[in-house]
Amino acid sequence: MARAKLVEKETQTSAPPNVARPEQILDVAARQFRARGYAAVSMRDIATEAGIRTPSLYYHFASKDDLVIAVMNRGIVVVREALTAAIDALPPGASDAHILTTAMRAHLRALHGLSDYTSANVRIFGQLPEPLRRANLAERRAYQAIWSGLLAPVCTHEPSLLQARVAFVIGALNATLEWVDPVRTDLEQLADCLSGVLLHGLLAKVRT
Amino acid sequence: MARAKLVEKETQTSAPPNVARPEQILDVAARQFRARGYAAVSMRDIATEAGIRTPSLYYHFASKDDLVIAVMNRGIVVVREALTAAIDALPPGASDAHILTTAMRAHLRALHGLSDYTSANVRIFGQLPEPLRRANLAERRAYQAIWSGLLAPVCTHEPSLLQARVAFVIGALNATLEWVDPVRTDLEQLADCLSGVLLHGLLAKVRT
DNA sequence: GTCTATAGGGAGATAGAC
DNA sequence: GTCTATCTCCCTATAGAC
Repeated sequence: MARAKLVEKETQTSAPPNVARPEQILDVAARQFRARGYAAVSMRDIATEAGIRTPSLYYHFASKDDLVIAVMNRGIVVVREALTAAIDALPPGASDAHILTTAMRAHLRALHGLSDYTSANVRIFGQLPEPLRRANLAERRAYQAIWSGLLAPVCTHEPSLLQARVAFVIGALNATLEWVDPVRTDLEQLADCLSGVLLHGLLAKVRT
Repeated sequence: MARAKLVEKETQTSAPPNVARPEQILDVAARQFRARGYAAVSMRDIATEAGIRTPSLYYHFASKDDLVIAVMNRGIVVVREALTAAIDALPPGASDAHILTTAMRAHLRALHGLSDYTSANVRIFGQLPEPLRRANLAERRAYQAIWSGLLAPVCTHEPSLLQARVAFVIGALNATLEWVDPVRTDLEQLADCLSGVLLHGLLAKVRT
């Protein structure tokens, strides 16, 4: 108790407005990685926008690798939590189609919404050297597992294609990053349109 | 005549096996850009795999920018020519659906086939600094214009969505680069499956 | 056409004062 | 926690011999 209070006081006096400095750095890094790619963004760029000097970054993150891994993993966590929250909020008797549409909309919203973490993840994953990509694979696989559960009911005729279907749907949704202008596009309308096309396509395939 | 012969002789004596050196450099550059991204590939990397020293590259290409622009533009030319050739080979009375399926298959084949130019283009376009991206826009727009012509017949109910549809289809096809294993996947089967899903989705949307 | 040698700049990262 | 100063490395690109 007394010990805890002491620590608290020290923290207050030594760093009043800097409590969330690591968070601020992560935000800046995600924004820049998303906009300009992994290799094109230097630690100096991030530090400058964060209002500090380059070496100060290394007090909070051991290396550029550490920083980019943190951004990448949060990018998947954010979209996974948004998706599960949206699905948990559905009424108990929702149809498979309704569930899938909800999932697609949640994914698109995370991708084009306020947070830059998910979009940064999608944009730069393919640019990362192999070891950094591997550091993000556990999160990615957990997220794909959720989608496998959602798509399995509409893929019963050919279970071996399930993983390909998961990759195709996520890939098609992610591809919107390359062409959708978030300012001039109504996100909800886009989500309905896209999920409609994908869902009809998958269902038609089932019936054929 | 006599002049032409003289030039020919000089070329033969001064560079016997190097007639296609620029082509070889482009091939190497496309392969490496595709595999590792734009910024991660240095001129030294390209020179080494081409079997020459770095400064020799600058005899054939004025700069890294020049080299990457050449790779990018060829990437679109290759897929455009493959697509138009496939469509021109169709019988005169082919249906819209048949034409679209053929186009999607041609695009996927160019993307996953022997040439690395188109896949390099798709992979690194988003990584390029703005001026380099702009240098590829003319080719890209010409290619999208072809797709606009193909998709217009199945988009008559809402012409304002045509450009979005074009971007969506090309984006969905390009996204296969991120997850398809060309060794373990039957490309023709994949093409039929994907084009089926996309086509059914678009057509179902038309009817709704 | 290709080479050796090198200029000039920017990257990631560390040392140590405050 | 943040700073100044600096190390080391590798990048693109050029000069000039062969």
